[in-house]
Amino acid sequence: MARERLPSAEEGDRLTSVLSLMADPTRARLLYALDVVEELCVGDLAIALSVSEDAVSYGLRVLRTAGLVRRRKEGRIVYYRLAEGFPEPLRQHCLRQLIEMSRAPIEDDDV
Amino acid sequence: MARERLPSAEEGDRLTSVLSLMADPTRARLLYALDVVEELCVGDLAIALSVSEDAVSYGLRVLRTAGLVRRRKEGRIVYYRLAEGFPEPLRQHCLRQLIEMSRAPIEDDDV
DNA sequence: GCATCATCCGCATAGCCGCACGGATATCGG
DNA sequence: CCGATATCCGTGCGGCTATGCGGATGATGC
Repeated sequence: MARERLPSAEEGDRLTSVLSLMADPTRARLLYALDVVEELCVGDLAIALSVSEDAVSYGLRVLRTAGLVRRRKEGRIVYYRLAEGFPEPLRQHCLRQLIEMSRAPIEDDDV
Repeated sequence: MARERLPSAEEGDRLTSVLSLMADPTRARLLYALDVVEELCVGDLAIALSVSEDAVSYGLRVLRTAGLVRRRKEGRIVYYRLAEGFPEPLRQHCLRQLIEMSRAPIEDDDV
């Protein structure tokens, strides 16, 4: 049955390409922030995440190239938000579930 | 409210560390195979995924170090399976949902 | 005991990636 | 028109990592 078919190398790459976008602290936090607040500009994101504006800009550039975020210019300020086509599974299951998980980690992982 | 709190850098790292384990084609396919078949040895995994045994061995070593898979020796053959403490969200939401997603990608992603 | 096999390990290498830096562009206030 | 501001872009570098290779280890069959 198809449900037991193993993913091909190509499917593995496709999965990986989207997951590796979240497998970076800056990008993951950027996406989560945009999931929560809906629309934010670069400067505010930099302050909110305590990251340099360059790092934020670079992270957003990568996400934009991948089509995961959209930008809207208003004067000299650029507002970012999640793209309309942002994959729902990624949003619900990775952004929210996994962020939740990373807050209550395995117990013997304490300080 | 806590639900709107943005993840700290540390939480971002924790999330990233587990996600980056899946953000590699070999490891993702290894995990999915073990999710489906339950227990497999290195050689069979190499054949099933069309990867060198060394690559499989390395991938499993990384996953084992992270505590995501367990091994059981029987003679000279080593069988691997997902660890008991394998995070359920990761299993359900990433392994299955995302593999499913990578099979039916966004339609304008043609050719 | 010896040849064989499955697997692991250490090491070296090559490729990728996130980020800082310097400069460019566009917009705003006056 | 001018300086300040917000952001983008190209480039370069340091660090990480997946992988291949040679050798070691332990089990098996005879």
